[in-house]
Amino acid sequence: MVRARSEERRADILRAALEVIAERGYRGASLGSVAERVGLTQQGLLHYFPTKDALLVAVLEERDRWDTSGGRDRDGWRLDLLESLVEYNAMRPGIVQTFSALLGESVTDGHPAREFFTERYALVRANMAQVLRLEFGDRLPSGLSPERAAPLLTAVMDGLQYQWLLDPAAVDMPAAFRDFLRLLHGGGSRP
Amino acid sequence: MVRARSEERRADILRAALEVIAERGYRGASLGSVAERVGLTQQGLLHYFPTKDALLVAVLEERDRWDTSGGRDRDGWRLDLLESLVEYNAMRPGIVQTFSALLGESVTDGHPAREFFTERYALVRANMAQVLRLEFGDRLPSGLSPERAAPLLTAVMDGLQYQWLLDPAAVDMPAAFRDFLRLLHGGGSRP
DNA sequence: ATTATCTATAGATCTATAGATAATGC
DNA sequence: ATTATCTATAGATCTATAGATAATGC
Repeated sequence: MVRARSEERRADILRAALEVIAERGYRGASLGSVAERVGLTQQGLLHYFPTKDALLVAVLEERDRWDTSGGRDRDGWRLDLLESLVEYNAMRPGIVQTFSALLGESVTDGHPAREFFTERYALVRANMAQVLRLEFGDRLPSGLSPERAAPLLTAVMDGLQYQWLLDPAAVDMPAAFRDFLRLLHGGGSRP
Repeated sequence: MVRARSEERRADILRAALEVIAERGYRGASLGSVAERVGLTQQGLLHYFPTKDALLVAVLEERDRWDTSGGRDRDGWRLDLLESLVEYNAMRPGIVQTFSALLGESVTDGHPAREFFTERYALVRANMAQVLRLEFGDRLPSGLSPERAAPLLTAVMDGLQYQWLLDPAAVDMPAAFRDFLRLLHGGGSRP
C-alpha cells in the first residue's frame, strides 16, 4: 500500500507539531518552527493545515487514536491494561509532555483545546467507571461506587504525570500508579 | 499602618497579573494587558518589575504565601486542614486556574517556572509524607508508607483541579478529595 | 487541472531600552 | 534626589493572505 506523498507530509507535520508543542506549549509554538522541522516554509505548511488552530485540532485527534489504542482491547478498557498504558507512557516523555502542556493551557479562557478536553474528561471518567465496575462490581472494597472512584483514578494518572515530567528521577510513575491500584483494591494483599 | 503607595501598586499589579495569567497563561499574558488593568502603560509597569520574568517570579512567591497560610497551622500541616484548603480552593477558581495553567506550562522546556515547580513539588511531597506520618504512623491502613502515599495525595489534588476547572458542574472537587482521604483511611468507616 | 511550495508582504503584537517630565520626600 | 510615569521607538516575532511557479496526475 503506497501511502500518498501528501499523507506522509501531513504525518510528518503532525509529528513535528507534537514535538514543538511539547517544547513550548501551543501558544508558544510557532508555525515557522514546526515548518522548519519538516523542511518547509511556514506558508508551505499552511497548505496542509490552513490555520494554526486546524493543526491543533489534528494533533488532538492524534491523541485520541493514541489513547484509544493504549488502554483497551476489543472488550473495552481493563485495569491491568491501564497499568500497561502508564508504563508505556513512562517511556514516552515527549508525548506525555505534549498533552500535559496542552491540558494546562486548556484551562485558560477560550483556549482552542478547552472544549476538547472538557468532553474528553467526561468520557474518560465514564470509561474509568466502567473499568472499575467490571473489576469490582457496584462497590469497591473501600465502599466507593465506581462513579465516585473514577475521577480519583483519572486525577492520579494526570497528577503523577506532572510530578514525573518535572522530576523523573524523583517519581516512579508506574510504581506510584500501581500503589494507587492496590489502594483501590483495599490494601496490601491482592494485586 | 499606612502602606506605602508603591507597595500598593505592586500588590495591584500582582493581582492583575494573577488574573491575566489565569486567562491566557504566562506565555499568552502580555505586560500591556496587565498594565492596562491597573491603569498604567506597559512601560510604567516595568518600573515595578523590570522584566516579564521578574513579574512571574513575584507571582510565584505570592503562591507560596498562599499555600503556606492555607494548609497548615503553627504545628505544621494536618490532613483535615488540607481538606479545608481544597474546600477553600473550590471557592477561588481564579487562583486555582492561574497555578494550574502555570504548572501545565512549566513542563515545557526552559520555562521560567520550571525550576520553581520542580523544587516545590519535592517540598510538597515531603510535607505530605509528614502529614501522613503524623496521621497514620509508618504504615497507612493499606500498608503503604507515608513516602509512597505522598505523591498520590499530591497527584489527586492537582488532577482534580484540572477536571474541576474544565467542568465545575461535573466534578465536586472537595467531595472527591474527601473520598480519597477515606480511601487512605482504609474504607468507608472512619472519616 | 490540481497539488505542492515559494516569495512578498500586510498587519498585529510583544518586550525592553532611552530619555523626558512630573511628583514626592528630605 | 528619588520615584513614578509617560512618549517614542528599536527590533523581534507571528499568523495569514495574495499570487507566482513548478511538479504531478489525467
